[in-house]
Amino acid sequence: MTTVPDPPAPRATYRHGDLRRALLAAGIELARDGGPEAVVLREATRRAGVVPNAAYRHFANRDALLQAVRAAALSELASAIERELAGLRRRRDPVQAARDRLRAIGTAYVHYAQAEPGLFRTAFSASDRQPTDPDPEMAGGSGLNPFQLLGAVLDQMVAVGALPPTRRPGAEYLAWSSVHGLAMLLIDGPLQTMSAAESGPVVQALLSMVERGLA
Amino acid sequence: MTTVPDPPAPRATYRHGDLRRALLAAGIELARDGGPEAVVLREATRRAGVVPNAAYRHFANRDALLQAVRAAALSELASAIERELAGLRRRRDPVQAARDRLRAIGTAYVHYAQAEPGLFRTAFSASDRQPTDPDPEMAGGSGLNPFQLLGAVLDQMVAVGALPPTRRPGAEYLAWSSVHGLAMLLIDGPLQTMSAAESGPVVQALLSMVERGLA
DNA sequence: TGTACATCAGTGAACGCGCGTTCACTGATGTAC
DNA sequence: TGTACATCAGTGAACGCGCGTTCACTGATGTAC
Repeated sequence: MTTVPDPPAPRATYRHGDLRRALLAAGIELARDGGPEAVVLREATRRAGVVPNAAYRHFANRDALLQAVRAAALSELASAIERELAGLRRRRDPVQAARDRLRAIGTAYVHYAQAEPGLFRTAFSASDRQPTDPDPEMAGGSGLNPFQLLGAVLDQMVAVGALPPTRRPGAEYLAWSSVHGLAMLLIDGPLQTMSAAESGPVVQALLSMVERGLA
Repeated sequence: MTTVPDPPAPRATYRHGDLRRALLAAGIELARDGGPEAVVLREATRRAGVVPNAAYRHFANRDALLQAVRAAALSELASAIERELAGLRRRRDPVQAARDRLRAIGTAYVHYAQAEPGLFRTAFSASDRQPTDPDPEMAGGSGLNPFQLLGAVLDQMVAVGALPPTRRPGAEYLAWSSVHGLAMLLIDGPLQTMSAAESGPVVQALLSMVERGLA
């Protein structure tokens, strides 16, 4: 019983009008459902109600579309992190506040992976364009991408004394590794069957480990 | 300039004699060079010097071959870990010895990922069969798979007092997440360009973080 | 305000490719008598 | 020791599929005069 999506409403005009956007949106849906390999030019054009080669007016080739989808996924992740940071309640203690922020990043990261495994996998699929490149396409509302958000919080931790300056260099890779690895185990690995609720304590335990281990 | 592999030496006999083995070996080479997606039935039969459908005498379908390759990759990783453990020098202090063993697992894990990224990715590609299943096909010489080796060492750490018993439950997931995440960043992610030599200090820093964070 | 024309987004048709898988077969092996 | 025969590993041919990409085109738009 496979779901056959509705054919797109037939266009009234010869020109589509917003094909690039429509192709990107279709590409994002494909990635959402099936990860990077599912981002297929022909299917994207089908969903946009357009002939296959029409895509070439807007993307150089399949890979260009995939890169655009990747950037959109990273941007979405950045926004999710920013939302989590914005929702943090105020703290007197600046050290505690900085730690909260680090935890918020980790929590949002794992939650995004669980909520959108296909997009998450697409965001971090192998590519020349690294998710650490300061590319505005990959950024959230703040203009920072996920990696830059992490770096900024680690800098704040140093500033308030929550992280010894000697431990700062490379710290983003240590923190990121841990959280990224857990996300992978949860979405593709042996922790696959855990719901977001069940995995909560594991995520928090991991973040505690990172917190203790970095300091 | 693509490399065209030599055609296999023509067979003298009608029967291949060892086709299952040959297909598995070809599958492993394909995974080594291109990861899980590169494990293609037709190419495996080509390399074995046999007609495509001959594979169906030995594997139910493409996925069955892929699972066999996965198991072989996990087994190879287990063996690499066992070798690293066996090479450890003796220690007076049992706590230090246990910590050494944990580090050895992490080091071997990351080194394997860097030395054999295609096989590593295949070993941990999404699948129903989990790499934590106690399947002898995935085990090294000791009969334990990589995950079981990690669990055993964590048990030893508890036994000698290097890890509080209260921190033991789920500890494999925390340690594994960190190391697995770093491996991913190194082979597909932004740390791609680091050589094994350059990444050494990062790996050790991560393992120190885990050590401090778990204790 | 009206018309010619350049622009270029989308069409139609086709290409070559490689894949997994199924079918009816053939040839070598080894076992039963 | 010799022969009939069952077994089953590998063959040959074909299927349908979906993909990315190229080509020459057509039709709507908007701009210059």
